[in-house]
Amino acid sequence: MARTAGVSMSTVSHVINGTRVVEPTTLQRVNDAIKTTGYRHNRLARALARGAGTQSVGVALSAQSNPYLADLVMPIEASLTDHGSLMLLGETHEDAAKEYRLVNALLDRRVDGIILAPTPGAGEQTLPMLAKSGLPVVLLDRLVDAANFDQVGSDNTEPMAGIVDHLAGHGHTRIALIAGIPGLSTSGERREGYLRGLERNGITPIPGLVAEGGSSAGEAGRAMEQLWRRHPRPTAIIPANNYMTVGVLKWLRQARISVPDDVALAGFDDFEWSDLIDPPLTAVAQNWITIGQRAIEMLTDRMAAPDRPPRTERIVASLMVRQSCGCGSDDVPARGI
Amino acid sequence: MARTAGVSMSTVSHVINGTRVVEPTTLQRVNDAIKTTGYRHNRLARALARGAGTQSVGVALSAQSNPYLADLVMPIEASLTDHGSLMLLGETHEDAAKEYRLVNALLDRRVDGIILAPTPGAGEQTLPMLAKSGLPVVLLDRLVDAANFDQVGSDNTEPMAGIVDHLAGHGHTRIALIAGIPGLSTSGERREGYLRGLERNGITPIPGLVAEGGSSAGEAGRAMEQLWRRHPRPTAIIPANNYMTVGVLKWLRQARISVPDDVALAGFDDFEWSDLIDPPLTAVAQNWITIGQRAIEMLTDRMAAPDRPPRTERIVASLMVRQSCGCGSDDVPARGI
DNA sequence: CTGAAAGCGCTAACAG
DNA sequence: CTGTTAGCGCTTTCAG
Repeated sequence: MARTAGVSMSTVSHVINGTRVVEPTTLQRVNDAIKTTGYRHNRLARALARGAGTQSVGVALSAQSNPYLADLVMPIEASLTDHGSLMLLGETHEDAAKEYRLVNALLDRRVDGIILAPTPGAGEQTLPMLAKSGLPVVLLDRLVDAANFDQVGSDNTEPMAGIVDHLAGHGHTRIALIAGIPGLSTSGERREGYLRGLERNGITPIPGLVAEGGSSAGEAGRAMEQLWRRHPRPTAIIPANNYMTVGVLKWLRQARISVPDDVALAGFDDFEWSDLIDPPLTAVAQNWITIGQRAIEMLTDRMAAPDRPPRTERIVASLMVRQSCGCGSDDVPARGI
Repeated sequence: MARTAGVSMSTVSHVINGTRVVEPTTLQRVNDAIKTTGYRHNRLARALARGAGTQSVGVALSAQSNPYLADLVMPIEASLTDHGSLMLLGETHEDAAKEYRLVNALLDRRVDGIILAPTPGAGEQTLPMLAKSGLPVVLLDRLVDAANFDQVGSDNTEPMAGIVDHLAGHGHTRIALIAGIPGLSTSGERREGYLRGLERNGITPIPGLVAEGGSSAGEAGRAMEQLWRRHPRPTAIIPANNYMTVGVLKWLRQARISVPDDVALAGFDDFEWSDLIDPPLTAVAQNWITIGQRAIEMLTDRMAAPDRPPRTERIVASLMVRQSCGCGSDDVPARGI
């Protein structure tokens, strides 16, 4: 290819990278040769020669626990594309071993950075490995304690307390929680928010009103069934996430229990169809777009300044009040929490 | 690293790849050295040296037109991981130029194959480039005519005709279609299915009952509004996809028009919440999981046999009958079409 | 059973 | 303004 242009490969390299001045006619010849030979630049070889990155970042998360992950992943992809990078997307399946393998694969492929929604067991192997790899990393969604990492996720506690506030405002005192996957920081924080909400509304927590929803809609439905057998019954239900909401709603419907007449419902995770559901769902909307954008901003920040102390950012989530909680109004964000 | 083990890099390479017999003690020393030095294999260098692939495939599609893309993308990711590969995911934004840039970026990174949901303009640059790249490619979802490519997507025509059949069975004759983005093969096929359905039910098509839904829920709502002003009105509506359905439903709701009492509704794209919507949605469910799996199977097939003639596969989609069409029953797949 | 050496496709001094 | 040359980190004959 360099020879069909009658120049050295060095010159070719320079015209491709625009990295030094080339006489117009030479430039022309090179460009022509590129067309005719169908030459295609090999970025791998470049990365190797430059000892530089591959213009790609790894994203590892669990779609399983994040059904509308397009909201989260696509902003990340978009920001990356703007910077000329590509996204290597992998699924952890909420399993520490798979996560470890995945992150290894990412590291071996010399990604420039990693964005990870850690599994419950990430602290064992994955996080330590990541730490000593020295690669820019930002943790997503599920935040972690021993934080020598940059992190960004929703504030979970206060919005959950806000749900309790709202339900208590409707006069409910027997408020049940259907918790998410145990071990996830998000689950813990939401549980904590639930307790905080009860406390500040002067409601004594009843252990029997906290159910483990497991990790699927089916399990959540069964948990709901248990709850409904309690005596006295809960008058309001808080599903801790999307899947729990689906499960609860389906069980309620087949049991012909009416929402919000027989039981009120307000939980985590809003989505486009929320107000078309029967009844329109009151739910906390997480700001996925912002979370995704901040993630890659924090990543590029860290690339620029590798040893600035790590930061943790909480992104505001807001309660979308509709009818499942017992309200009559339409789409009104209650308050930024 | 090779020196801390006291062996040649050649040997190191061989123990890593298990590519020749090594004396146990040497092997031990190498493995130890790997641990202590924190050595990490560079797959880029390997790919370069081997002149082989990078164990990664590129996936290019538009999430925008595919809101529940997790269903499609995650099966692909899963199959890939099983084969030790990783997925480079990029978004075309339904824009031929962006798509072209993206596919170029993928090619430059020496992916082993590409899975593409082509934009309407893909035939201009992207497809030709892909063709002469000689890389294994499978086209997804939107199928293309000049097919020297492997392709896999839903059958769109017959299921759409099936919707018309069903609606006609309820006695409807003024059946409106809110079409999807023009230029996409899926939109065209669905339109065709609509016509076929009318014809075989002895209904004369009325041009005024076919509206362009544009590409967003908002536009679809406005299209619905136009339709509602017609005289006489349509008695049944077919939104050609997810977004159209959201838009139509939202407009109908704010206009206090009842489904299915005032107007029946049945369209394309089912999802997990369909039976929790008010009213439960009758919709055609595409089999995304199968489509995703077949895509990577076809890709690996092609890698094995580069010049087998290309195949096009249509995956069955089935009508999930619920209440928005006027039926009373629960989740019953009507028939595989 | 193991090492030396050439080379994958590119970049980056360093001359000219 | 352009070419020569020495690698980048690995794999792979080819000799020992």
